Amino acid sequence: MGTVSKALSLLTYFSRSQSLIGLSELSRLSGLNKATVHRLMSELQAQGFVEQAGAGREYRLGVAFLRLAALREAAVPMRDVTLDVLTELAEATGETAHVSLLQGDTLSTLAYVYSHQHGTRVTMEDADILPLHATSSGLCVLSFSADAFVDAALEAKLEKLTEQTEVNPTKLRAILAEVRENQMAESVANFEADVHTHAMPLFDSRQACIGAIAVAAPVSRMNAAHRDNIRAQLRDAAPRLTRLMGGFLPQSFKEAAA
Amino acid sequence: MGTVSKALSLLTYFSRSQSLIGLSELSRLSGLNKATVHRLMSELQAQGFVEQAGAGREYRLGVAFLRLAALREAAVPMRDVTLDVLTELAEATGETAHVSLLQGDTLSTLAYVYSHQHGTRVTMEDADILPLHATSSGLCVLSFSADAFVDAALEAKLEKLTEQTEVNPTKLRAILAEVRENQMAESVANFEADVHTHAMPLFDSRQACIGAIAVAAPVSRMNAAHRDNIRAQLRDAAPRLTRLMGGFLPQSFKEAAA
DNA sequence: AACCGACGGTTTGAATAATGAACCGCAACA
DNA sequence: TGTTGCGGTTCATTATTCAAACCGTCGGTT
Repeated sequence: MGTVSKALSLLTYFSRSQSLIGLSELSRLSGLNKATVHRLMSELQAQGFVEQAGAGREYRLGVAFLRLAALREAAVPMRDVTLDVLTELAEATGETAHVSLLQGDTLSTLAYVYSHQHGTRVTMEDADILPLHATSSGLCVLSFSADAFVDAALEAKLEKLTEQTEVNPTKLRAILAEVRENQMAESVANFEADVHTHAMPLFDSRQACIGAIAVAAPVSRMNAAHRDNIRAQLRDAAPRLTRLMGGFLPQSFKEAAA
Repeated sequence: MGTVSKALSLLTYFSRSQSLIGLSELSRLSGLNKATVHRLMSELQAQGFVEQAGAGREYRLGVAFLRLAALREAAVPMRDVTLDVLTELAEATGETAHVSLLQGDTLSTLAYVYSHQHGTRVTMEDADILPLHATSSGLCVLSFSADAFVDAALEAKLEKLTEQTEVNPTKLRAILAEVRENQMAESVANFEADVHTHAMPLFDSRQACIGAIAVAAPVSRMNAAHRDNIRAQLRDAAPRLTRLMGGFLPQSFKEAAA
């Protein structure tokens, strides 16, 4: 791994629940030497990617990202377009709709929209990271990813997040084949108990899978009619969003859909 | 300059007007070897900071920034708070209000809000870069920055953006002293003809100047009463925003304000 | 078709920069 | 007064990065 990758991977340890990280802890988390981490962080700091705050001079993400995210969004208005589609989807299904994108080897939430038709709903957080093996979005992405990527993902220690979570690689591979055939992933209480989600993949301009669009409903509200509606809405929304983001459906996907 | 800084500085060449940059051009812009740029970009790409698009496999900013900006905003809700203050300021003055932050050695627009009281207004773009010597925000920041930083800024070739732009370092230093005394910078047609702006500095928790808040009005609309109002509103808004962002006014600033 | 220039990308020995163990000063704690 | 853990620094060793030349490819031109 190159120096730049090391530096950038340090940024991945920051999360919503851990927004302040000290030098020693960062060293421990990354397995890099403290001196190395210090030098890397100094460089990140000089560029505004990170700043020091708090009594212990701990690090946190810097303001540079606000500017760069604005530029990215100006160049490729993904979030805007996504929010439009999600709003329609949430309205049409009466459930929480969300889109997650693959960034390196982790899947993170780009945007979500709640429906206001029911008092109960599945709630989410922006920029949250979703496990690939335990969410319908993750299974979707794996289903349409290169073998090497799938192998790496299933080799890792798979966390059992609920009693229902499937952590057996062989069984997961069988599920992936199913998802590929149906072009849709379904997940019941794999990530959180009482949540039933459907997801479909999203593709970029080179027909590579870049993420997924999903609808998450409370298990208690699910029935055959509701499920049919969610599936139909998703089958409409997913290819539409792919196209709006400038992507193209892979041949295999188009054919199966026909 | 370390490798990480080089890699990150490559990102600074992307702008609203130039969102796609090829390998050779990036090499030319940065002065780095093509092979170097290629390797650095490959690493940035692997982390999702950059992606390739277009027929020529050119580079553009990646999706990683959306996630990191969301995390930054969750940790330090600067933009939210700023937009609130700017909305009030724009309403109270009837003019365009904006906030710019220092990122490394460049000043870039964080947010702006238009007033709807007049048909004409000063328009802006998010994430735009402002010259330090030719804007009231820039002069503000320089006035409250360390000498070394000011020296470096004034040493550089100062672009003459309008006929009024002051590019003489000696005269600029005199202006900085004035700004420091008034705690406010005023700029008439220095950046763009027909624009009259007032700006005041913003500070972080270590009392270092991190940017400025400004009100920009068409020259044609300026008069004594309007100016007095803008100044009064700005004197209220600037310290308020500093406090809301978790910053503290430096002693010298507080005293002079009293 | 042959040529041209510019593109993204790759190779090379030579030079530069990254590395990590030990260390420093400091503050909290016992 | 000793211990622990913190952020940060030093410096000889070593691995990474650099620059220049080189590929194959693509569009346009002659």
